Amino acid sequence: MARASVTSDIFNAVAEVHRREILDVLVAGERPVGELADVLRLAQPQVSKHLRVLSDVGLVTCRAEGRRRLYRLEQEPLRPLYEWMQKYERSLNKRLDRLDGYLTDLQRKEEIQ
Amino acid sequence: MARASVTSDIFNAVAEVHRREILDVLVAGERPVGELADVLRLAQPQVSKHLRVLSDVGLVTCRAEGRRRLYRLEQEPLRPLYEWMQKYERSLNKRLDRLDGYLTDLQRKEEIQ
DNA sequence: TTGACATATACCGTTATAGGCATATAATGA
DNA sequence: TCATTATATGCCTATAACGGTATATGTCAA
Repeated sequence: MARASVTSDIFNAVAEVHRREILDVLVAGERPVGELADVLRLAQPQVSKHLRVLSDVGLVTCRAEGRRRLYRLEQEPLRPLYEWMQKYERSLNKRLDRLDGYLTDLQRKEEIQ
Repeated sequence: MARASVTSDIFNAVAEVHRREILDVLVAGERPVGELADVLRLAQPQVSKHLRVLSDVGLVTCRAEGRRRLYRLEQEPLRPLYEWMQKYERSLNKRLDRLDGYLTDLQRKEEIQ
């Protein structure tokens, strides 16, 4: 067998560099296939295929506009990945660190009083 | 060509279910190979191979203890994945957004005084 | 209707795995 | 030293999936 889980889950969908690059472009707003191909210097069929994978996991949706198809990022499917990471992010997350520091300060002040 | 990027980057290392499961166990503390195999119901060679992949990207380290090898989680290599996700997480964690705004307000008030 | 443009799909060859199984390596204890 | 335990590695097979190229589908404009 190849890999147990296939591109049809978010983790694998996002594991591919070009697909991440596509998402990175789409984060700025919707784009037609051709423009993605230009920007990322990929052949159009390759882009279409990657978009298919991303679409299968719900990470992108598209609407037709004339002969073009505008693809749009959908963040929600990233949630499982995000939540999985939460277990590990403690030392990585500056926001939480900031909160942590704030709470520590509060405690210290209370102890002094 | 197969995939552009190989297991030797964090995104791919983490794309495999069993490897994520291994990390999920190790987050509680270091474990010997055999125990991982038991808990995850995997054959020992398979576990060793997954550990190799995880080790190659720095996600685990190990120390020998007698004939056993205790594997330990290293979170730092997750940073690229974490940072990549930051671009997309806004809508995923509204609570943190709210908290962030609150803390910013607090700081501003303190600066004013 | 025809031709140009935009995108999706199909087919092909190549390659990187993942799992299964056997075996090598290494440490311990009798 | 030898048997046992713990782990790593090597070999094999099957398969997923990437890129490349050709082609199908679909839309618009003249």
